[in-house]
Amino acid sequence: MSMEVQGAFRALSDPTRRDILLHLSARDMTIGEVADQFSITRAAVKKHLTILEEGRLISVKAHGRERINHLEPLGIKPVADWIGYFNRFWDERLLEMQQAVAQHERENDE
Amino acid sequence: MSMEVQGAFRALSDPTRRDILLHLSARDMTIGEVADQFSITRAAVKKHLTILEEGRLISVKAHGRERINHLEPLGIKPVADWIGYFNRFWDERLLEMQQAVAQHERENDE
DNA sequence: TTGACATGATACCAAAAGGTATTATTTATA
DNA sequence: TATAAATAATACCTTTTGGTATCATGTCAA
Repeated sequence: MSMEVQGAFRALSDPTRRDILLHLSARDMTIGEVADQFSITRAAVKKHLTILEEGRLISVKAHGRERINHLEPLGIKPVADWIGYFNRFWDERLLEMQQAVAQHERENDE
Repeated sequence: MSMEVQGAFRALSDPTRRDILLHLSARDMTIGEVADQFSITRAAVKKHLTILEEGRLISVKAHGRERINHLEPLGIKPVADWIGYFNRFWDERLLEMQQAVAQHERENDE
């Protein structure tokens, strides 16, 4: 499970790969179709797709001589869960801000 | 803003750095205190802390000859927001699963 | 069946990452 | 004021990363 989250975090660390995921969120695409969206070579795009697949963020299905790349949104969930741990800090921060605002209002009333 | 999210994603891609964040979520720590938690050198830990600072995930405050490293939970928010885009897919997937279960139950009733 | 097409597989390269060791520099403190 | 402690700054090394170019393989279609 810890390996799983690492694969996903690693896959997400590159801006091109995050961009690929956004493209695949619109529709499934072959390697060539994905490559058409970028100015780098097909080979480079294929490497990115491999890393995305290793991170379980996409799945690849052979279809004749083409390979269909398909978004696997659930693959991002381990990352979301890891990040979710920090929600409590955001909540606390929100609380602090609300209290600060309330304090400020009380001071202005004096 | 796009640079901002890249810095955070980059910082989060390393398991040691994620581990450092977890330690800092318990309490503020000097570089030396952080380094005590790991088997790598202080210098290596300091590099990680610099990258975390560049990604706005921590802040560093000089205090005499020590430097206090402090978690900045809000720095993770750009990442959470990026990831949040995929929530809709999870919801759709949940819907599909519910429909599949319902379909399965109908078939068993026949 | 013979090309064209989509992808796979290598080999290679430069730069970035993650690490160490060593040498300053600043700052408490005996 | 020495001296030890905490950190800063370099220089250096190895592996990984992101990219290219080239060649091989499988597959559709005239």
